[in-house]
Amino acid sequence: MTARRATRTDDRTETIMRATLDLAREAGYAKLSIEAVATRAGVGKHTVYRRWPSKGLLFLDSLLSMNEPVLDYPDTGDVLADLRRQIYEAVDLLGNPPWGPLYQALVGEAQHDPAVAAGLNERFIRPQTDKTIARLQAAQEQGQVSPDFDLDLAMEILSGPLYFRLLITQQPITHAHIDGVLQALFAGMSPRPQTR
Amino acid sequence: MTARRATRTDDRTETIMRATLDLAREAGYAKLSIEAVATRAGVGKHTVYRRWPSKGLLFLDSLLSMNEPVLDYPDTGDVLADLRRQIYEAVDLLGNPPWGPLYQALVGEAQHDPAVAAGLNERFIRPQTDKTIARLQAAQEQGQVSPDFDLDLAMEILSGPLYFRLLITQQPITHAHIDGVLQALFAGMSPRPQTR
DNA sequence: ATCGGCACGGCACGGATCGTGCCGTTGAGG
DNA sequence: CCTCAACGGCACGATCCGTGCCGTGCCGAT
Repeated sequence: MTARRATRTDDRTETIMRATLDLAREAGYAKLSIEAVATRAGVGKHTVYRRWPSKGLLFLDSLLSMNEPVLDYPDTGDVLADLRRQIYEAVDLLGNPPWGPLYQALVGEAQHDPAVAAGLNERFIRPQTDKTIARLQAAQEQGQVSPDFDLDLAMEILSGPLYFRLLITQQPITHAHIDGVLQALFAGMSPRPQTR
Repeated sequence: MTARRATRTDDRTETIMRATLDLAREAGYAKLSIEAVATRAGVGKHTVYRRWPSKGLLFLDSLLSMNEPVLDYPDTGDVLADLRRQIYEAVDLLGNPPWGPLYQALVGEAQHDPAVAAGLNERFIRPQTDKTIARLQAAQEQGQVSPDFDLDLAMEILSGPLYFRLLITQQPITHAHIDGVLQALFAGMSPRPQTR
């Protein structure tokens, strides 16, 4: 045994975040408490509070740390195909178990804690939005998207319906649904109104 | 004095809901507690628990009771104008103070409490959705909407971007933004692709 | 006029969790 | 080998939960 305890130089930060996600998946975010996280991680409560000021930000960090390497947009020249592929992957990850319910809870927490809302926006939403808009802009310059179309609006029309399903109606988000959104959006975005 | 006390036949239910909304607006939903509501309403905690099983459902009832008379859709023959007018009113009410932040908190609570999510859907979202889809269907039959367009999807594309702003980016929802969504949606929905 | 039932307000309770303070220990760098 | 910051463990007051009990007052039925 090289390690009497699991710790040592070992960074507690990662241990705590892992315990957070484990507990959240087992009992749900609603029943998550910092006391339980500290106990599960085998650390004192101080060690948690020294790193995170609130349960929400701990949870935000924990979730993002597991999925930091967000996939970059491919650029095959076909915007619609690139968007579809990218959204498929994002939804498969964040719209379904095991991460779906946790991401849902995170957004819920953001409605109560402004710090979580700000962190979620700056560290996840905005970067994703920027990548999508960059890809759309490339398409716009290539004439695949109407030149005067507001790309921020396009981004919202792409994301909004998915979040609506995730947060409001809580219906599953299928690939067919994504296809429908893309089709509806592009039928209005195409510079040549005739789609077929 | 016809009433020695403010109460009597007077229903406590309304008093409690009013106290709930008052406290939520003063200190925010996050700091709302049933103890505080009971104290503020001048009733015992039992009187609250006898009526509502959880804070979330109390809050749901309180919010909906203040805005039950949801406006019906006009049908002037012009779908786009009718939709715009209806969405303007809904967003002016639920997307701005004083109700905006509270509605936002309600949706957040729905992410933690399945009973709130179910109640919100059945008592507010679904009725609104049904009305919108009925109006869209009338338009579809009159040829103002492409005959094969999925109206549920249309509803999601109308609502999604607004909820995305309310819940995720937390940007204000302006009339101009609503116009943009409507324009984008209809440019793809119109049977004749040429909009102008 | 009297009575019984029921919802009520007030109070108290055990339990959970919060965020903080105080111990004695431990391990890494000097 | 020594120092010191971070640590685990424990305890604390505070808040809120959901429930139990008590005495009161209003109501309809008798």
